Amino acid sequence: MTSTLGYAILAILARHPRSGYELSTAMSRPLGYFWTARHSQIHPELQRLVAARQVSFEQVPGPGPQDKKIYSLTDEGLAALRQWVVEPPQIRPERDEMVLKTYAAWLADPAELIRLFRDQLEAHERRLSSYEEQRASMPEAPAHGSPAFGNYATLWCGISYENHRIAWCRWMIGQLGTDRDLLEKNDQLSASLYPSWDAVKPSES
Amino acid sequence: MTSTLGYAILAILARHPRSGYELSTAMSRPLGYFWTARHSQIHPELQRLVAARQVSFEQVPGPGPQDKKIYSLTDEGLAALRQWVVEPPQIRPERDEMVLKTYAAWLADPAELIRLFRDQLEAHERRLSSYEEQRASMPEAPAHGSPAFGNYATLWCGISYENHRIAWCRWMIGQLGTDRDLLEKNDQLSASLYPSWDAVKPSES
DNA sequence: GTCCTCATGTAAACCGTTACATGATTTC
DNA sequence: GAAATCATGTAACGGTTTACATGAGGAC
Repeated sequence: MTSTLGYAILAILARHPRSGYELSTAMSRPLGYFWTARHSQIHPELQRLVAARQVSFEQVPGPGPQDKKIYSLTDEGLAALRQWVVEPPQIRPERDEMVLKTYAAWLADPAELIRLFRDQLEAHERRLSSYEEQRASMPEAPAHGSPAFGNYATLWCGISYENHRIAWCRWMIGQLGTDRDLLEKNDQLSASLYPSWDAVKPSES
Repeated sequence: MTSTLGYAILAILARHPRSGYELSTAMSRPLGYFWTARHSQIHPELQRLVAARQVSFEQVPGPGPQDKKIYSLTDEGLAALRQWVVEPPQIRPERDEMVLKTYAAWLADPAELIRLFRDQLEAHERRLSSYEEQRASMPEAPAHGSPAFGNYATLWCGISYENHRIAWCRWMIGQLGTDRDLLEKNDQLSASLYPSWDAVKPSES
C-alpha cells in the first residue's frame, strides 16, 4: 500500500523525528542523493502515512502562521519499514540519458562529444571528492545496528558508483580523442583505475 | 519541445526504420536497458514526432486489421537528434531503491539482508555475463561514425556498472556476515576486484 | 479450439515537477 | 526595506504504468 516515497520518509524519520520542512530539505540535493522529493510531494504523503498510522505528529507553535508538525515513527511504521527493507526491490526500468546519448553518439561531432564527457567527468569528480570528504569524517566500518552503518554503506556505494562513472567518461574521451595529445593522458588514467575488459577476463569462464 | 522519449525513438530509428511494434519490443527488457517504454507511450509519441516532421512513415498492409506503419527519420529528425546528443543532459534525480534500503539496513535482520544482497548479486552477475557474451560477439573498438560504436560504448558502460554493483553487493554481504564462515570467501572476492577506500587514497589530495 | 505473436490504438490512474498561495522571523 | 529561511499547503501539468479494446495469422 505504502509507496516507495512513503518508505523513504519512514527511513529518514527512523533516525529522528522531523518536520515536513526538514524532511524536504533532507530529501533535496545535495543531501538526498538516492531518493529526492519536493515539499509538495512530502506533505500529502505525510498525511497519508498519518492516516495509515505509520507516523504520528505533535504540533508545536512554529514561526509562520501555521503550527509546525513534528513527525515521528509509530511502532506500526517501524515494523512496516523493517519488513520492507529486506523485501526484494521493485524492478524499475533504468533510464539514463547519458547512456542514451552514447547510443546515438556515432552521429555526433567528436569534438563536441569530448566537451560533453569532460563536463560530465568534472561533475562526477566533484561528487567523488565530496563523498571522500564525508567518508574521512566518519568512523571506519560502523557496527551494523547503528544508523551510522546506513550512512557508511550508502557512501561506499556512492563512491563506487562515481568511480565507475569517472572511468567510463575517461574511456569515452579516450575513444573519441584519437591521434591527439590527450590520448596519452587518458590512456594512463583509465587503464589503471578501472577494470578494462581484458583485465577482467581471466577470472570467469 | 521533443521529450527524452522522443529522442530515444529517434535514436533507434536512426539505425534503421521500424514499426511502432518493433520499437516497443526494442524498448522493453532485456533489449532496452537504458530507456524503456510501452507501446501505449510509443504510439502517441510517434504521432507527435510525425506532427513535428521528425519522422515519417509509409503504410504497408499488416497481418492485423490495421495497416502496419514503418517509421523512419526525416532530415529534420536526424538534425534534431544530432544536436540533442551533445547537449548536457537534464539533471534528473537518482532514485535507487536498493540504496534507500541500505540507508535503513541498520534496522533489519542481518541474515535476511544477506539473502537480499545475495539475490541482487546473482542478478547482476547474470547480467554481466550476458553483457560479456555480447561483447565477445562484437568487433573490438569499432570506429566512431558507425552505429557499432554506440553499441560498444553502451556495453562498456553496462559492464562497468555491473562490476560496480557486484563489488558493492559483495562488500555488503561481507560487512553483514561478520564472524561467520562466509567472511573469508567474501573478503577475498571484494578486496581484489574493486577499489577499496584505502587503495584509492594515495592518488589524490 | 486455444494460445502466442504481430499490430495499433485509447483511457484511467499514478507519480513527480513546477507553479501558485500565504505568512512570520531573522539576517543584511 | 529586501532577501533568505522556516513552514505548510493546493493545483496544473507532464510522463509512465496498467488496463481496456480489437483483430488477423500461425503454431500446437
